[in-house]
Amino acid sequence: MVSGMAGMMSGTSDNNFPAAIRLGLCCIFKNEPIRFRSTTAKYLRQFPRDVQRAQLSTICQHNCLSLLAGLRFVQHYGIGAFRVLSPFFPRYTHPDVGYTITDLPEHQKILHTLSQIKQYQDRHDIRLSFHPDQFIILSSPQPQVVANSINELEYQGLLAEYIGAETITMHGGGKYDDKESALLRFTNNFHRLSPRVTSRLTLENDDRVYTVHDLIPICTRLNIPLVYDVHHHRCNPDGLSVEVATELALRSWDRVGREPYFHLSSPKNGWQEGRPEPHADYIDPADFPECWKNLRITVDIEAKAKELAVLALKKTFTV
DNA sequence: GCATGTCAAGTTGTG
DNA sequence: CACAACTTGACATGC
Repeated sequence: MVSGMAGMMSGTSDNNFPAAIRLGLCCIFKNEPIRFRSTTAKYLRQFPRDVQRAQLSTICQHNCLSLLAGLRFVQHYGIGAFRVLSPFFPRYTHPDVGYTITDLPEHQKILHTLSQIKQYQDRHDIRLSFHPDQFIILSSPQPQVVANSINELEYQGLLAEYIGAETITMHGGGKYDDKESALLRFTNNFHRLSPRVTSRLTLENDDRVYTVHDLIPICTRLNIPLVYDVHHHRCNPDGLSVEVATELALRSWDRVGREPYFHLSSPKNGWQEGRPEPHADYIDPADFPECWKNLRITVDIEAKAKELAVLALKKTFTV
């Protein structure tokens, strides 16, 4: 036990950023020399199967070690959450060059590193999440799009289980002229997912189509939480205030007894001119909602300067 | 070495 | 009607 005074004076905790707020870093690092590798199907296709698998094996193990290094970094700097990039195991579900972990020559080493990651995140209470990209859509009228999306979600669910990741956050998808029937398709397809995925799945309001107002009913019906992205809400308003949207999101997490996840970013070109959607390098502290400051929540920071932006925001709240 | 074009995938809105 | 934008970068290729 450290005394209050000693705690305040010591190392990395010497700021008054709201203690209950956990900041999260998304996917990659800017300055820190931690890199994730990837590859393309086109490149892999020129090699025979066994060569492909050797290359993929090297990349997967490299990425596992990078994630472990990344977790040590965030732990050291008091960053409490990390979002894992989607191509962590690149092309895993690709129809031509896809694979399973046991296909990889170094799979025993890889499984070992995955379990080290899980152990580390558990010991240091670092929240891990996945955020499938824009092609992953459960509301599409095209069966093939949905089938591909389910495969990809199952892949992320599997990895999430291996590394102890808690959430897989996705968007509502397209509108297709009728949000209501689109969300009905989402609901039907949700029930095709394994418990490994459904227990982790969350919905996030996006900057073009689905708002908090649109998603709250389906979140309630499916008993899944809503990840509230306040930047998207400001880009794509729905008549709800930030305070009310925050309250609705909190309730959805409370219902499942988990710490809420919110997203924050600042517009690259300001709120006045041009499109506000592109993300800025850093977070303008003025964009941090006042009503979040006394909550026990996780806030993922979506900013191009990555770890520098997270640390700068922490510092803003210092003294 | 460094600049450039390309990379699995869907959808919407802009010009 | 084509194309950029989306969480964006990483990589192979060619100069």
